[in-house]
Parts: sequence; C-alpha cells; structure tokens
Amino acid sequence: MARKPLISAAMLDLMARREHHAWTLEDLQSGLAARGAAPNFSSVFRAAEKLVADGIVCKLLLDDGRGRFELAGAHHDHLHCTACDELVPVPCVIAGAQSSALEAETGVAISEHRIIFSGLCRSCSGRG
Amino acid sequence: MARKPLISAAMLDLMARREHHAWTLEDLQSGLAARGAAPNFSSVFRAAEKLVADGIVCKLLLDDGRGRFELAGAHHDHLHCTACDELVPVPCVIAGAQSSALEAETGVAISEHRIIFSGLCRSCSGRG
DNA sequence: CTAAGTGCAAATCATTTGCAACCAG
DNA sequence: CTGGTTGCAAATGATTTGCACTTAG
Repeated sequence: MARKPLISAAMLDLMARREHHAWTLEDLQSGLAARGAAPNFSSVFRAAEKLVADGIVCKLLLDDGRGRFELAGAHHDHLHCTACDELVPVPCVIAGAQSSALEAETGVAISEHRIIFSGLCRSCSGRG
Repeated sequence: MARKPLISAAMLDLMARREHHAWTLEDLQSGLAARGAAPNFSSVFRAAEKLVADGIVCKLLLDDGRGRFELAGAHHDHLHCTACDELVPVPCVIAGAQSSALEAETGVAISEHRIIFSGLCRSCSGRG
C-alpha cells in the first residue's frame, strides 16, 4: 500500500471538508498542498477527472472559463457570488411541471438543466 | 468610406440572418467568409467583443468551453441541443416570485440568472 | 511482469494582446 | 496627422497529453 493516500482519495477527503462547495483545480492543488500532499497539477487534474468519470464528482464551467468540481449529490443549482467568487448551492426552483410546459410550448425535449444565479451569497449579502 | 463594410457591421448583418441563434467566433468567421469577407480571426474576435461592449450582443460560455455570441434582446434562456449542438432560445421559466422565495429561503441576493437546458431542439426531437 | 498513479515537460484550445500597416476625415 | 480597423504573429490561461518512472499486486 502507498505511504501517502492516492491523490484521488485525499482529494475526496479534502472536498468533504466543504471549505468550498465547488473547487477549481487550483483550489484542489493548494488545498492538498496545505494538507501535506504537494501533487503535481497534472495529477490533480487527472485525479479530478477520474472522480468525474467515476460519477463521484461533478464538473461545471463558469463564465470565467475555469472549471469547478463538486461532490456529486442530489440535484441543485448554484449562485455565483459576485463579491467572493464562491459558487454556492441553492435548491432547484424548476418544477417538473414547468419543464413539461416548456417542452410542450417549444417542442424541445429536455433532459436536464443547469442554472447559475449571479448575486451575493448569504455572507456577502450581509444576511450570513 | 470603406469599400467593404466594417467587420462589426457585416457581423451584425450576418447574425440578423439567424442561421444560428448563438454564434461561436468560428461560426462568425466562416459565416463572414461565406459572404465575401474573409476577416482575420483576431478581427472577428475584436469586432464581437466591441459589439458586446456596446451592448448590442451578449456573450456566454457553454460547458464545451467555447464562447457564443447572440444578438442582445429580451431576456430568455437556452437549450443546448445534444444532437446538433445548436444553442436555441427558450422563454424564461423563472418567475420573480420564485427568485424572491429563493432569496428569502437561502439569504442570497439574486441579480440575474442563466439557465441552460440540455436536450433535443425542436428539429432534433422530431417535432420540428 | 502489469497496471495504476505520478511528475515533468510539451502540446492543445480558445482566446487575447502587441504592434505595425491602412484608411477616412 | 489622428483615431478606428485590420492582419499577423506571439502571448495567455487553463487545461490536456505523452512519456518515463515507481510501486503494489
């Protein structure tokens, strides 16, 4: 067995700490570095992609062009805080009926959706 | 006056033809090329960015990492067709009440949102 | 040996920027 | 001359890939 846990394992462990809800590769690399490991960026990249391939982690791309990785789980949407740049989870507001109505109205067939709200997170809005 | 219209003007003209709802820089360049102009990629890029700066065009980034430009207009959301890769407009399904409820529930302050549905467009779903 | 996981360097991709040439006023 | 456009080449930023090395099984 390895002296050090595999990067992917350490990564999951790190993500479970929820310092961030969604992590950039850089977040992951520095987070791992802070916890003893000092993995190469490529290794971080590959470990993250592997977790995505295994369905343990989800990846999404923001308008800033940087990917973010989050632990997979129940569906939810996100708010991208314009103040602190965090991507925070928010419950989904799209009811099945709405998407059905949209399908009926437009003729499209919807399989999933992704919503990014922009604004201030709880902390930055002063209500945190 | 220029013999050829400025790229930005030709670009708007091209976009108004709605061959696509949202155009990648490559779409714009090849579209312009097909209509006589054969602008440099950088020029296409700058013309598009200028239109965005002028508020005439909106830019958005899909998960494939490529930007798409669309004529600015009333708010709407999009469906990214997994079959033909087109980004088609769909009416917004988020009512003000819903976003207010979400703000009240989570403590965030929402200024805007962006929804990308994934699925089949009208044509590809066979209802087109 | 064999496959998985890593590190390092080099390659990709999609822009973005620097700079000199051009053009209408 | 002057500012706005362009073309071309080089620079960026964020991944992604190639390849050799190590190590558990």
